[in-house]
Amino acid sequence: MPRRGSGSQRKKRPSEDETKSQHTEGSLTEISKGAVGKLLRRANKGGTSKKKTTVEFEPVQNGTQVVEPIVPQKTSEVEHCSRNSIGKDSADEKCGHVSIDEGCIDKKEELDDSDWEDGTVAMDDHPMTIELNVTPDSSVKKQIRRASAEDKELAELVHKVHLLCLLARGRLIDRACDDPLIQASLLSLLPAHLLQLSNVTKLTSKSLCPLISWFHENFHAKNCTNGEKSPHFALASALELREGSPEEIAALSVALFRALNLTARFVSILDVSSLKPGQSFKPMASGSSKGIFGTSTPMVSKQKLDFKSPKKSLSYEREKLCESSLGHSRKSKKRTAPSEMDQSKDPSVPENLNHSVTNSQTSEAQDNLESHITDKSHKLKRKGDLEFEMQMEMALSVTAVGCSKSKVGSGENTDSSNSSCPLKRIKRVIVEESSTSPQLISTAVGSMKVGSPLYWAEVYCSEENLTGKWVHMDAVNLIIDGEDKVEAMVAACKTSLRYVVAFAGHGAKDVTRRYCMKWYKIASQRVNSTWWESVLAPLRNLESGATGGVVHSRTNQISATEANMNDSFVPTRSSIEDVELETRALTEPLPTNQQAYKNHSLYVIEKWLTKYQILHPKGPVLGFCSGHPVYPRTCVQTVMTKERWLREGLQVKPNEHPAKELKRSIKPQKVQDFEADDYDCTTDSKENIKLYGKWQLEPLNLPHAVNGIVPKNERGQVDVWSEKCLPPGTVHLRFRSAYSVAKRLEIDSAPAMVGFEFKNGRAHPVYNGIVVCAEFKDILLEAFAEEDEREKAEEKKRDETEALRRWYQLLSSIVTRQRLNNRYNNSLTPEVSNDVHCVNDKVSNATIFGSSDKSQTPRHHQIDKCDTDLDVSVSIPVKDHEHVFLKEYESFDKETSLLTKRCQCGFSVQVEEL
DNA sequence: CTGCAAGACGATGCTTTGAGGGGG
DNA sequence: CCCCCCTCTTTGCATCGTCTTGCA
Repeated sequence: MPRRGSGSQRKKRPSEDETKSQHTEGSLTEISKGAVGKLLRRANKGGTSKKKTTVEFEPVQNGTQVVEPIVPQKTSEVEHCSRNSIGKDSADEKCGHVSIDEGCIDKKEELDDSDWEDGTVAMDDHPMTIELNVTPDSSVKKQIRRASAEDKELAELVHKVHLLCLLARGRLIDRACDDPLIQASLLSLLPAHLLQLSNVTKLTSKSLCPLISWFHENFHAKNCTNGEKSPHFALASALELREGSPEEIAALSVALFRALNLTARFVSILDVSSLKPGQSFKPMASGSSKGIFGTSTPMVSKQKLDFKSPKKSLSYEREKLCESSLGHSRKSKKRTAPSEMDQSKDPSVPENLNHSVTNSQTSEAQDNLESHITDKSHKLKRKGDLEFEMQMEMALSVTAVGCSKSKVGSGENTDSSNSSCPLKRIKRVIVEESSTSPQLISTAVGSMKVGSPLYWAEVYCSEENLTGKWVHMDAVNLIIDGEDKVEAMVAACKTSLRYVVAFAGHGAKDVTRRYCMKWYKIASQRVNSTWWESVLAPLRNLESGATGGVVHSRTNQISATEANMNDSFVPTRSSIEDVELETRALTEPLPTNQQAYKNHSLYVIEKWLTKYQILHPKGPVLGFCSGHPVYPRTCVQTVMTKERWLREGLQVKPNEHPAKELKRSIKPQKVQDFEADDYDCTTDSKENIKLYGKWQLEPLNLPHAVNGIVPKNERGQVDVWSEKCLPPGTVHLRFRSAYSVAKRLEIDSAPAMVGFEFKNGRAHPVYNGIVVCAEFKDILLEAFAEEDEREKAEEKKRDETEALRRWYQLLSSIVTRQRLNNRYNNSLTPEVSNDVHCVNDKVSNATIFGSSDKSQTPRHHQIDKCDTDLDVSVSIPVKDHEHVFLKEYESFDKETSLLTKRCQCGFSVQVEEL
């Protein structure tokens, strides 16, 4: 019986393949395309198995399905993506279901196994007809593909990069808000009575009401940006047109506040891609903002990323926008077509979409879209999928309409999308801007929520809250001091606010706490706080510097009193806010559902404690949740076994009872010989794991080493997890062969176990050196040094002997050869000599002059020489004579360092001393 | 329809202390 | 006979996170 996991493990393969293909792509462009493609696919796949199967499986009503060969697509990157993943997946799916008959669901495991082996069938050139008799339900139950570690890593990387991008964008917008020209223009538009606000010393949020109202009446948020350009231009044109994206409008409000010498920040929700893999990225701004291709999702389209190039003319940019949007809609259609968008089960969607989009440019995309949608109109789908699909469709259509420059169309879209709000409160707020003209598309996106508030301003009101306070000012939605409403509005748009960042003075500060009442809900969706704080640290300084007092280089305009006041707040404004945010963090209301306590940073209920956790002290009770007492998280203590604490250099105090006991449920295999009741007894009494808390501990008090004997554990060793674990009076010596040295000197020692290595399904202790009593340390080190020296000397000697042996061998062969030549082939001698030259041509440390009875001239043989110590008498046999080099015939030339050894027969060997 | 609780299940991480045979 | 080295083999449970299901 195969394990359940085996099937799902197989399912990992496509992602592995994708990754490989990405890694093997050379260029950065390809990699980034791959990453974006992957992200989109991830978004399209969605989180669940059901979705995946329903996405890619194509049931046909009559039970017969023609599987077309997958044709390479025209766009290269699309081809890259779709062939690698979607195409493959779908091929896989098709094959996987080929032979599933009704009622044969049990066989699916086996079929899974054949999935991948047969996966290439659909790639075949020949179309094939496959008889299918499948109920859609049968495909719904399998293929849970969990996110792997790699997926998680990727998602986190994308999340981080996205955060950085959005931070950077926020800073750009903030900088644009400082533009003197824009500020001056805004002031020039302002009615005279509102201008007096700049002289108000005691600012309250109420005093700003008329200003906000005026601004809201005169500046309207619309669905599209004013083309792709730098924030400065965007703001300028929004100012000119008196309308712009919510981002631009919010930024203009900030600029206006700053123009009036108010301390203001541009605040933005950073709507980043999910930190967790497998969750489709649903930008919040799809309603009143810019749709899915808006700037809140800069990763969607790479062309969109060019929006900051200020040099391009507006018309060119418009043109480009069209192209890119259209191109993108094609692309995204192709990428998403086989998956997310295909699963529409609502036939009204394509119709509506078709009606609403009349632009000829988009006809191709629409056709394809329609065909895809109608093809697969019978699948089960979750609500979230449907919504995402609608968002996508609306984004497509909006983009297309934007391209056609048909302002009517885009206006209608804006209004219609704004008109549908689930929350009545929000509806009331927004009802003025939405002209409530339900167009065709509005029914398609009827369930769409209104765009979430993404951008607003914060103004520092010195007269609020005794100490002064940052006040939320949403000019787009005409909400003043509505920080508690933001969360609900965002929640109504199906997204949580994870990062709210305030920008000022080219810096930024995370003010999420001000707007988030249910931190526990977003905590897990935020990036590792250490990383985030390190990113924000420099920006925070800039921000606090700017909002502290010396604001926006207009101090000369500030009246003396105000300047003084500002100055007095310089060091404290930021810290007061910090305290405020911190207070919010520590006074979060108790959640009402139990699960919220699972990883809550402040509160805990006993139910969610882990095996090694305990409440100590058990109180105070802060409240109750479904009958469970709620305790502060600070009461949670970690408990561990004695052995574990030992590693920390701590031991349990005497007479302490275990704070917690766990029943051991594992491996009674060794005691199987015991009788059953015996065995039960042992489990009851001995097998419990006894755990102790920190308060039951004292510093480790190991037995002292006495009389040179190392205290050892029951295994005759010392566990050296750290220096703290060493018995007093002992040292840990790590040098090589320490054990043998100690043994030789008969010094008591114990192997030092430093950890475990898990190998072959078993834990193996890892040893490193020995533990000995401290008094032997020096002796041992000395002995080791001696030993080491001796070993080295021995080694040297070994080498020398070996060298000699080789020398002897070499010389013997030379001489033998020489003799043979002399005897049988006198004429060839020079060549032979040359031969020898060649063979030994490397280093000329030694020269041998061989002169035997028949040879007239001495021959030079250059040979390798490893050693100089040739004072042992080397005997080289020549003919009937064995050379004997006697000491008395040696001569040594100090200048050339040549030692010449001679035999009585006249043969000589010259050796160079090194 | 929504939210909650409980359960199911995959992924992951922690667990953690040979034995026998052959050759020198 | 002793000692050293090599080679077997590749856990399994607890926890976490996520998803499903059922209920209010």
